[in-house]
Amino acid sequence: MKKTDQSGYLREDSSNYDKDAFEKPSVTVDVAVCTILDNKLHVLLIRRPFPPFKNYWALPGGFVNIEKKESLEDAARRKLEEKTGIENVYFEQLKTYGEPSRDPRMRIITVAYYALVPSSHFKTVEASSPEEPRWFPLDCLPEKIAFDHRTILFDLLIRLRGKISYSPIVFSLLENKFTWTELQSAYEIILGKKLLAPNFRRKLLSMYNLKEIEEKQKTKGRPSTLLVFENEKEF
Amino acid sequence: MKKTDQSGYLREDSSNYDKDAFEKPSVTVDVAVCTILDNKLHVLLIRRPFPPFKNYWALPGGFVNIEKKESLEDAARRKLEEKTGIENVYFEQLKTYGEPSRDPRMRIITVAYYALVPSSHFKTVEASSPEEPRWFPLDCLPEKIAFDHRTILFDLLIRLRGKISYSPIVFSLLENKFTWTELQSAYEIILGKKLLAPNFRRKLLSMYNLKEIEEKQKTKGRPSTLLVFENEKEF
DNA sequence: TCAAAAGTGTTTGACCTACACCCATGG
DNA sequence: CCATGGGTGTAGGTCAAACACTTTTGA
Repeated sequence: MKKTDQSGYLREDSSNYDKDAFEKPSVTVDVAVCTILDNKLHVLLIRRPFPPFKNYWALPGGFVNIEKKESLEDAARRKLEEKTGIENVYFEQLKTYGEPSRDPRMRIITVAYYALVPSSHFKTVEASSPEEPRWFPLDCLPEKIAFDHRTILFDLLIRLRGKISYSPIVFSLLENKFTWTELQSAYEIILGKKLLAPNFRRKLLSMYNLKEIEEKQKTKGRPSTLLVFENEKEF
Repeated sequence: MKKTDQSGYLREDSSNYDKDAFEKPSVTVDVAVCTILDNKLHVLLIRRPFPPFKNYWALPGGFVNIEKKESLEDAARRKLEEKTGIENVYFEQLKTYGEPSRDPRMRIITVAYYALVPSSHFKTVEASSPEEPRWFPLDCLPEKIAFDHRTILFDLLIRLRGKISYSPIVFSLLENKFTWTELQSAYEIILGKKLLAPNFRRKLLSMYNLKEIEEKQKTKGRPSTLLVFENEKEF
């Protein structure tokens, strides 16, 4: 441990900074990928093959590559791609978790991200790796969850519930073309309550540009018209 | 650089983890303290005495003390106290900034926090240190701002504007006792627009428990009744 | 008695809620 | 022709915007 001046600045009488004046933590990124399956919001977890928390379920994640000057979000996207093959999806920073005791090995600070994907994006995810990536319903997580990842998932749900009311994140969970029912169902799943169709439609039409396309989708009853999300409405 | 297995996990055939398997970034915390002065939202900046960004204005902050197992929020609170003497205030994590180029010296990831204080809390802040801590209006920041701190302050304003509508953060900016006018003014300052008093009062009464106390406050015209924020309303 | 700021009441209209109803298809 | 799910119209209530108004003080 080298000396620093009392204000906590790195010394710089010479123009060389002392990169090791302070002990450093490790920094990881963790990614909570969400999708809708069976009318539930699911999140992808992997089974940890090593201690600590061996055989516990955890968010996919890993160390940021400092040598390659990788940005935090790039690291998160890379980790997701490496572990699940999922790419090019909605991505946003959630929060940073840095309690000293969160990892028993050493001080690790993790920057949590979340991603939203339509459920068509990942046919090949399952069983492709020794870590057995698996989708779990957010309201029915396994008992054994590693680190503080349960807290992260809790915070995620809060974030999604808040954000859905003013931001077009739902469309990241849906295919390009979708029906009113699918759209409404996505809202209901995230908010955890039933909505009334007519009111729901009026509200969404007033918020976003939703274009009806000619194509129809067959169902048991009357076929539903397909919609496309064009862009956010100006105001 | 030691070897890791291909999945990016630390090797752990032995039960000793290799703490230096990955190069680590430095981790700092930065704090944006806000208060209301002269009917404007102000933020506290200090003048950097050393390069990089010598003489530029920056958020108070510094390295997290890893040896002492300091949590991120504790570090942020400590830094604020060290540099400004401000303690025991509303505190919340804002976002983490980790672009590889944000600090020219080396890779530094910073976890930004914000704090809200009533303007009575800091008589002694100014000029008490070589760093000349000074309050700047958020809408009129100095030209020379260090690092990506302008971005942080931008994100902060977005956060405050969003959060004020569903959370009682305003009360952290006010004294224990305050007038309707002060309360409304705080909203107007953060939202950047005028509000109508009758509607504003009805709205806040429906959201929070505001108790009128006997005491009055003198002004030029009719004296105003003082209020106390009791707690959030159940529902 | 007037200016200045605090505080109240009331109308209007937008928007949300709830529900009843109609439409298109498969069996 | 009936069951099923898609889709629409409308009456009623709630709440926020806007504005006019009253009250209380100091000068």
